[in-house]
Amino acid sequence: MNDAVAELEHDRDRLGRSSTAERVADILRERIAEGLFAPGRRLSEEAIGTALGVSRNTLREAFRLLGHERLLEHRLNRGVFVRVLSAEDVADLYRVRRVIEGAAVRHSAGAPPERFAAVRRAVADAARAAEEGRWQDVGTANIRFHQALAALNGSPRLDEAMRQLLAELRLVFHVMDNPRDFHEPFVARNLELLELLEAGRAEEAGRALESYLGDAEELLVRAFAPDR
Amino acid sequence: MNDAVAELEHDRDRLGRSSTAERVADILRERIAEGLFAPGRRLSEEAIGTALGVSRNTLREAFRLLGHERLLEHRLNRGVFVRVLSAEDVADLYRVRRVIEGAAVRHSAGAPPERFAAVRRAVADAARAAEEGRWQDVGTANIRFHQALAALNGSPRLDEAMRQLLAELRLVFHVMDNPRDFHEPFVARNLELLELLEAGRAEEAGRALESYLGDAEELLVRAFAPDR
DNA sequence: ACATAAGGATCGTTCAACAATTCGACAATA
DNA sequence: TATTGTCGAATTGTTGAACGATCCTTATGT
Repeated sequence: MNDAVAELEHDRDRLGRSSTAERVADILRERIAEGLFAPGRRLSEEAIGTALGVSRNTLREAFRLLGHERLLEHRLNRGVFVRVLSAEDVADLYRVRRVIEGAAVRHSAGAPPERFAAVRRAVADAARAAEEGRWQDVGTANIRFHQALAALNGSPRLDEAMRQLLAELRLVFHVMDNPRDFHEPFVARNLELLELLEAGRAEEAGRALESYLGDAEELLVRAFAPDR
Repeated sequence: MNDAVAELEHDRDRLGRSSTAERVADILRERIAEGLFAPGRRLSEEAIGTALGVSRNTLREAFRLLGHERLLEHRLNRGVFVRVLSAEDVADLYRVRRVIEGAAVRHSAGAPPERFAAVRRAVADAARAAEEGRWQDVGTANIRFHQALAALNGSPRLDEAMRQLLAELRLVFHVMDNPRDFHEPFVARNLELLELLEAGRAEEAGRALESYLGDAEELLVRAFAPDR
């Protein structure tokens, strides 16, 4: 068999397009992340179905996907709602972050510099955005930083888990009415963590991460208070 | 408010009943775990729909749920198939296990004995089943052991992740034609790990877990060889 | 004020239909 | 014989309509 032919196997996934339900899910996921659909809001099958021009059945498939990602909540006979996180949810999300990001730090401290390329890029983007006062972008760069951090585990499943986790967290990020106060303090700490990693100082990097996540969690919990 | 009434809150989730799609998903998940639907097998909408007496639309919702759990694989215009794991998948699953179970070990070593109750119960069940030669039951007790181990993290999301992870692993457990060889050696090591935990020897427990998972992974990968 | 009943809206689910796509069989071609 | 083109059956992807069940609101009555 020809080599050039064999190479085509890599492009195989670009072939299988996506179904309507998946594309609808993509759109809704994006809207939710942007906060256009606020937590607690009900998503009417009728309204959204006609708005997107898809049938109720197809839309329900999309809802199932997002429900499984914990972005939507199904209430039987009552419809689907944008998920509302409780304080316990936030605590749990940070618990998981400590596990996943902590493992990444321990696992990759002292690795060759090129492995941190994506992390370094995120740090640089955050710094530039902060300089220019684009606090929204600081937030997204910060998210990319942690996504890249988790990716140091080298596990597709952990990557996916991290993506879902951060999507869930964004549900509650929107309670921060002042994005600057929430994101700015962490720009410097991102850099600090990266340097500890590159220097191979695993212990200190681990502690830096711990305090980092602890502070972020506290800020968040304090900002939205309600347990339910 | 009455105490007995307040307690009812715990049973609230049993109330909300489930939709047909979820119940169908439960049934199929069980069948897949039992190996009755072998990996690679196509699940015909027509066939399964009439067999279960549900419409194609409802069935497709169930398929979406299981697809998101990675137990089924959607191929556009071709149907859904029971997932076939590759060697990389197995490696990744064990990578995640090391992260989750490793965190549990570090997090709970030396905790008060009652926190290990569920773990101890799983160990005892496995031992009894092994004595009586019920190797199938040894396998399920072993799974319960690791589920309980992960639960030491005290995180609902990690519990759920672990459940899905183990369900995925079961897809490949069925390649072990001799369940005794696969499960027996680990009964003693479960007990050993538990004792290290109770004794608060975190370091050694961590190493025991590492070698434990390493050996299990190797056994598994060796047993089914194919990368695809 | 409170319980109850009626009505409307929406969900859960089914069914029938049709276009699009895949797959295998068979014929045509070199 | 090996490759390509074509046809038809089977199945999926998606839609639209339908109907009972359930929830929510509002009106009604005591």
